[in-house]
Amino acid sequence: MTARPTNGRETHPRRIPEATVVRLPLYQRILAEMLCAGATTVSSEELAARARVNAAKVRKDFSLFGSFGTRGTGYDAAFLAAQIDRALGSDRDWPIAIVGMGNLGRALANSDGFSSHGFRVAGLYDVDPAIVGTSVAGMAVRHLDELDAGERPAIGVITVPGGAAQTVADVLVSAGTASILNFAPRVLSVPAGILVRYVDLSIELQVMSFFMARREPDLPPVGVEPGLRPATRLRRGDEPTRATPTG
Amino acid sequence: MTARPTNGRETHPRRIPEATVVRLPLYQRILAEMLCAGATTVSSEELAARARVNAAKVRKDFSLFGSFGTRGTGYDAAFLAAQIDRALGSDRDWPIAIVGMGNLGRALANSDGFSSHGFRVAGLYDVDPAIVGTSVAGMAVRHLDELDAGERPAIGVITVPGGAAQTVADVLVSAGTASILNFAPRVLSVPAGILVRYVDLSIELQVMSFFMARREPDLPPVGVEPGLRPATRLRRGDEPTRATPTG
DNA sequence: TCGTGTGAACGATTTCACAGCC
DNA sequence: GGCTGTGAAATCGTTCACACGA
Repeated sequence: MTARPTNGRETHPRRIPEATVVRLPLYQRILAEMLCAGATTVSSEELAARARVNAAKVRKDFSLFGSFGTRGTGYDAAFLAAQIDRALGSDRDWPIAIVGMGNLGRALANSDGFSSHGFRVAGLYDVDPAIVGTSVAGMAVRHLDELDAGERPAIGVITVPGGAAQTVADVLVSAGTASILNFAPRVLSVPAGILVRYVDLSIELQVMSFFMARREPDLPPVGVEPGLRPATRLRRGDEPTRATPTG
Repeated sequence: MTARPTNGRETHPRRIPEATVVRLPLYQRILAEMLCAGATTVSSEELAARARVNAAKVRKDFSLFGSFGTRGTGYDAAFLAAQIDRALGSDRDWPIAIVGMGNLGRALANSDGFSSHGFRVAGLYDVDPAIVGTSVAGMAVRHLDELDAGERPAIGVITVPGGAAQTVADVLVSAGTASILNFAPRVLSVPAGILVRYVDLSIELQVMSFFMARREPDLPPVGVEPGLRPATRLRRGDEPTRATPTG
């Protein structure tokens, strides 16, 4: 950057690429582990090694938020972690509504990831009379109709069958939900301004079978034929591929 | 392309960008729905509208595999679907091992996505004596130690706590697994040639809170303050963002 | 000397725009 | 006339390489 009061304490209003945003939680997790282990400073090189990314990428990512580091030394681990936390909004409260109390919905309701970093499961919904009224993760499952007037969840999580996903999305949007995390195998239509992310397990598997099918151009259909697996390329094992929500 | 026997029936050996691969299962799903609804041909325009992508992107994606379409008409839906199926390896058998029979592992074992497109849950594993021997999705859970000599799963799915993920990955690799789908919040080290994809639910949520935190630059911490939600930008609701496995 | 911050090169992906075929 | 297939342009993201500060 050119002229900028680079006091290293300001969050900058600059536009942050989504690719960077997706890496921030990863850096944050690694920093937390290193802090636990007693680290006080950390270099882009070390963070890069642990995250399996390029060190220049780490530096560029952080530089988007200002100058946090000290040349010749590295980054103050605690300060850096705090900055990332703030950028990610981990210091706020983010109520979550989960719609669809099938196996996946119940698993998520009990998940750690949904009750840390400011996230809080605020409501569980379904439409099946056999499920509504039961208790999941210590919370009563309510009928989706009650979502209308109820809280205004920051994030709506959709774990219903594909055929019901759009209807659920509409309900969530009416209820004022700002972001939707969709596990159903459906592309959703939502008004501009609503953020939707997709996690589609089936797509993840199919992406993997695509690459596997290409490796062994044909045959050895399955589990026969031992022998050493040739270390083919196509993706080196060390570059963590962020799987986009299989959507 | 230039000189190429474009008979439209050959899968081409060309290199396919990962971005394209991730879209193929989506196209395939949409085509299947359209075929069910009686469609016989489909234009890139229509497919693009349903997938919420650019029509030129659809055409370019398909052109990587050859010339499937007919100018002035579009694509033969059934033929196109079959080509995609073949590219994705859906005509083969892909045995899957799921390691970690917690809530998420059990949910996945019961999931549709794991028993279609050639995928087949071939083994369920855990190390907890209270879980080993129980039955999940009609299949006995075995101890992870048995994975060693057992089948050679094409895909290993890791649904254990973060601290155990690397050990499980090592076991999967020794057992000859070619690809790993990791739900644990850990970056994995695997030999070159092993494909790893990450699904990290916590990262998905944090990406969403990042964008939400930026929208309302400060304050309204949470659920108070009704009023119409301003249709801010940051992501138009119509561009489906593939959420990379939250990893 | 070491490691950050960053312009500039590079690479990947998307989009445009249109020629060519049905 | 409509729609595919595809060069070329635009955009986005990554990596290099090195000047600068501690």
